Amino acid sequence: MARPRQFDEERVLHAVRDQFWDAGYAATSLEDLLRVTGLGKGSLYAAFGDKRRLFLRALRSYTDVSHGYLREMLDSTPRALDALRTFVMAPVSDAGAARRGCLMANSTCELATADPDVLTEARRTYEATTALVAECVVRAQDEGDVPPDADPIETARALLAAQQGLVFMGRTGMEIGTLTATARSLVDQLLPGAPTS
Amino acid sequence: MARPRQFDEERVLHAVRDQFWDAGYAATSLEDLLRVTGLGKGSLYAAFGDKRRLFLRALRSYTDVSHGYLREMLDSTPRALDALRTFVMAPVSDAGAARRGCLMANSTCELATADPDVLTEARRTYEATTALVAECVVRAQDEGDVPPDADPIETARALLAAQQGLVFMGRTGMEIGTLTATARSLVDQLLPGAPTS
DNA sequence: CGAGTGGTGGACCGATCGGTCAAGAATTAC
DNA sequence: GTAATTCTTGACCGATCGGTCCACCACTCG
Repeated sequence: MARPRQFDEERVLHAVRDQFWDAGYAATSLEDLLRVTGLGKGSLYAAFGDKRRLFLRALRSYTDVSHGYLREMLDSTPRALDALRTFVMAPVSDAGAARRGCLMANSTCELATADPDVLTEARRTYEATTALVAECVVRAQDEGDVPPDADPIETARALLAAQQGLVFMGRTGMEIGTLTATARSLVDQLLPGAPTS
Repeated sequence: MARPRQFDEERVLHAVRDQFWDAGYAATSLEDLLRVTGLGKGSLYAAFGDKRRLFLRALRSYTDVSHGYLREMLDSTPRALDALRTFVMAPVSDAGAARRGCLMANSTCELATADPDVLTEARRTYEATTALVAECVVRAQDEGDVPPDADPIETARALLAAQQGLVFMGRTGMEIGTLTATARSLVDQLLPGAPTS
């Protein structure tokens, strides 16, 4: 045993994630990372490896947390149809979040062709999300809110595509009201049925 | 008059666009641009200004050309409903194009928060596209293929969001068959009606 | 309390970044 | 043919890049 670390690993990952989220991977310099974490180069490199590894680590942390939130939301919403609607509408929750977009989506657009590990992480994430949503679709079918002949996986993929489309529209700076209306329109067509109580 | 240029401006812009498309803005170095264009630094700078200006120029060229293609497709398709379906399905036309995504979409994800000019270009482009598609929606209403009470602009925005969602899913490397199925699913729900003859 | 261990901070590195500039080559106008 | 003018080439610039390394320090353990 010797001198203990003077930083909290989670806090560092959180700061790093925000930096990459706001500026992107390539546009974030090592100096930026030192500034937002308050660490020295030696500490950062000893703890996380180089810039790319640190990025992948932050990205994984982000997707894990997001996955947890999604599962919790899907599971805790009484009516599955409402959960699915909330899922699609998520990118529209507030204007700030809408412009920021999704770290995984931003990273995919920036790096999917250049970094195989990012691409792998993207596929992993979206397959996991699809599975989670599909499970919820099945529940909605049991509850009589989604036609029983619909393929759950295919339905989940369509909902995910719609959601990602909204994420993207938000990133273009579309006004939040307009974005919300578009989201409602998509939800109404993809998930028809009695409105939320 | 004096020595004429030894390069074709359009060829250069084309090469530059492809480079930015494949690697992104930040990850493209000046050296990359010299390589793909075959020009020297002086020529490039004299003709187009710095890297950022050149990028914006290539981006504008890209959106103009895309807009032209879209208008032509929408106008030349006999049945408006088919044109709308083709519009949504466009990102799925082939696997290569699907992985490459859309230069404007990629650029928006990478730079929307950092470069106001890119954001402006994004809004301009998507508003123009919405207008074009909305016009086609009106035609589809005249032809009895879209409910007359639907708001054309709102319908166009929903279709655009769905299309951009598909663009993004393609960028994650989703297999082309799966992507096509998802696209069909979205089209069937957002644009119901008699199938294409 | 002294030795040993691991963390920290910053000096330092070569490479590469975007960008400038000047000298020479190619062309036109006269 | 010559002068004027534009384009081309590549040497060169300071800044910054990501990354390494080491002297110093704080802490634990015996």
